[in-house]
Amino acid sequence: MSIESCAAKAVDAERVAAVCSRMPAETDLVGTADIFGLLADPGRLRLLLALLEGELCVCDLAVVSGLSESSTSHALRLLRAHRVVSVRRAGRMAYYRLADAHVRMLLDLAVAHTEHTQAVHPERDLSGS
Amino acid sequence: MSIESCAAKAVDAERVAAVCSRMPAETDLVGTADIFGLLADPGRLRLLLALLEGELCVCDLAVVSGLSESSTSHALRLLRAHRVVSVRRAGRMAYYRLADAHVRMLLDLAVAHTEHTQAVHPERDLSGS
DNA sequence: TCATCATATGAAGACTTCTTCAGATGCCCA
DNA sequence: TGGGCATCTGAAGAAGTCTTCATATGATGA
Repeated sequence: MSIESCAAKAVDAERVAAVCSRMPAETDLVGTADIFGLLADPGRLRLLLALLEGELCVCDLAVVSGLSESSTSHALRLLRAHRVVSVRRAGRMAYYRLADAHVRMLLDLAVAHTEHTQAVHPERDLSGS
Repeated sequence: MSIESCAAKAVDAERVAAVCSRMPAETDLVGTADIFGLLADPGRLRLLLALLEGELCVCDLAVVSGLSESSTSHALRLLRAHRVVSVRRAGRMAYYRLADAHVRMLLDLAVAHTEHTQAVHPERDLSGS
C-alpha cells in the first residue's frame, strides 16, 4: 500500500504516513514472519535451542526434543529448507547445526528473557494454582 | 523429560545430558513459542511494527497493516490477550500501544536484520543441500 | 432520541500445520 | 551379499489458524 493511499482516510494522517514509509517491503515482512513461524512450535524451538551449543545427530535431537524421530526429521527438513540449520553427513548419521546467526540471536534473546520473565509475567499460566 | 532418561539411549550421551539440563521448562518453552507465533503472521507483524513508534487507533492500524477492520480487531484482541499490546480508550476510539519490552526487542532485532539480510538469503527452496 | 460511527465479537469455511504410519534410501559390518 | 540401523519421505487425518460476514456494543452529535 502506497504512502499516499495510506494517509488518505486516516485519523492521524501524518503518523500513518510516517509509519507506512518505514514499513518493510512485503517480501521482507513475509520472510520475517516465516522465520518467527519456524520458532513458534515448541518441538522445533527445543531442537534449535539444543543446537545452540553445537551440532547433534538426529536421534540425539529426537531424544532431547521429545519428538519422534520422524517428527524430528520433518522438522529438520523444514528448518533446512529455510537455511536455519545445515547438515553434515558422516556415514549413516546426520549431524545438524545452526546455520543462521540471525536466528541464533533471536534464540539467545528468547532464552535470556524466559530466564527472568517468569517473575514479571507470573500470570500467563492457565491452571489456577 | 529428565536428564537421566535423556542420556539413556543417546549417541553422545554427555552432550545430550548437558543440553537437556539447559533446556527451559515446558511452561517457558510453550510461552516463548506462543510469542513467536504471534509474530509469525504478516498482518500481526505489520500491526506491531506500526506500533513501534507509538500508539495508533484501530482504523489507522487497519489502514497501515492492509487488514480489514475486523481482522485488525481480532488480531489486536489476540495480542491483548497475551499482553503484547495494551489499549487506551478515548470516546469511541481505541488507541493501542506496545506493552511488552521483550517483544519490542524481538521486533527491533527483526527489523534491523531484514534491512540487510536480503543480500545474504537470496532464496530458499525445498531441496536439502 | 435516533442515526451514525469506531470498535468488538461469534460463527463458519477455507486453508495450514503437525503428527503418525508405512515404507524407502543408503551406509555399515558380518 | 544380506541384515540391521539411521535417516528421510509421502500420504492422511486431526487440530489449529485466519478471514469474512453478520451483528452487537457503546459513544457521539444532530
